[in-house]
Amino acid sequence: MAKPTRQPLDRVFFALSDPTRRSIVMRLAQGEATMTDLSKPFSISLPGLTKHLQILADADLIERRKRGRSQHCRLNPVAMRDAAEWLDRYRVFWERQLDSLERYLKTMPTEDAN
Amino acid sequence: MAKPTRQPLDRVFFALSDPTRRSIVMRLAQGEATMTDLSKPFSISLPGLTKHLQILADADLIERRKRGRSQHCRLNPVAMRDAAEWLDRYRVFWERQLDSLERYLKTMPTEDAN
DNA sequence: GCTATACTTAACCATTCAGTTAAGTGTTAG
DNA sequence: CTAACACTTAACTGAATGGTTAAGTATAGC
Repeated sequence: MAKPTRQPLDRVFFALSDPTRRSIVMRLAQGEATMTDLSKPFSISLPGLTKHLQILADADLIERRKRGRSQHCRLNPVAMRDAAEWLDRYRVFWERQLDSLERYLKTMPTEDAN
Repeated sequence: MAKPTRQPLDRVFFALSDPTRRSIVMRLAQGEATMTDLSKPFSISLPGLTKHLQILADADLIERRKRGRSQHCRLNPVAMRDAAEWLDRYRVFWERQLDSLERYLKTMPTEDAN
């Protein structure tokens, strides 16, 4: 099921590129949940939810365990850390850019900025 | 051209979910580049490159300026900062998880970990 | 055993993606 | 003016996405 042709960062960033899946991540940050727990706030069918969870699991963002007839999902944020580390390499760029913006704003004291 | 139905974070994470586009970002971190500059290391046609740049531009990850007949691209990492900030909200989770792993490893001094 | 519950799998659909080739546009060089 | 250059746009392709409904599987409760 996992696509070995796609590298881990591809899968993590892709998994996080959908608002429903980010909401699922946010929900799981509150604690473990079953699929029926998850299906309630998101107006989506169970098969649709299954697909989202599959994509999150392929990205190693969540872990799933069957307990009885329920599937329990919990967050595994290690993959997110890798994505954050990739982004952090550019932190210096956006900090520099915001510094420039700040300096620029100081040169134009009280003009309306738009 | 921009898809207003998709929110900014969707576009940023999606743009970064492709290895070619991440390579373009990495290349642009070295400094501005034209499309022919970019097309060389990536074995892709110009129209293919144009599409990738369009996706990066839609995500506000790059800025493009035509100078003569060349298109100059440069990094605009502010959108990346937003993505990093989203991920940072889960930093506590992966740090906690790594702490547990560390504690766990300390309880099993020199066993082979698999 | 039977039924309800909690998913899963299969099949399908419309849209988007990533790539291509071919033709078009605008700019620079000679 | 003409030709080369640096893209851009159009049109097409195969595959993947995000969603659905319908049918199947496995567990729990009675």
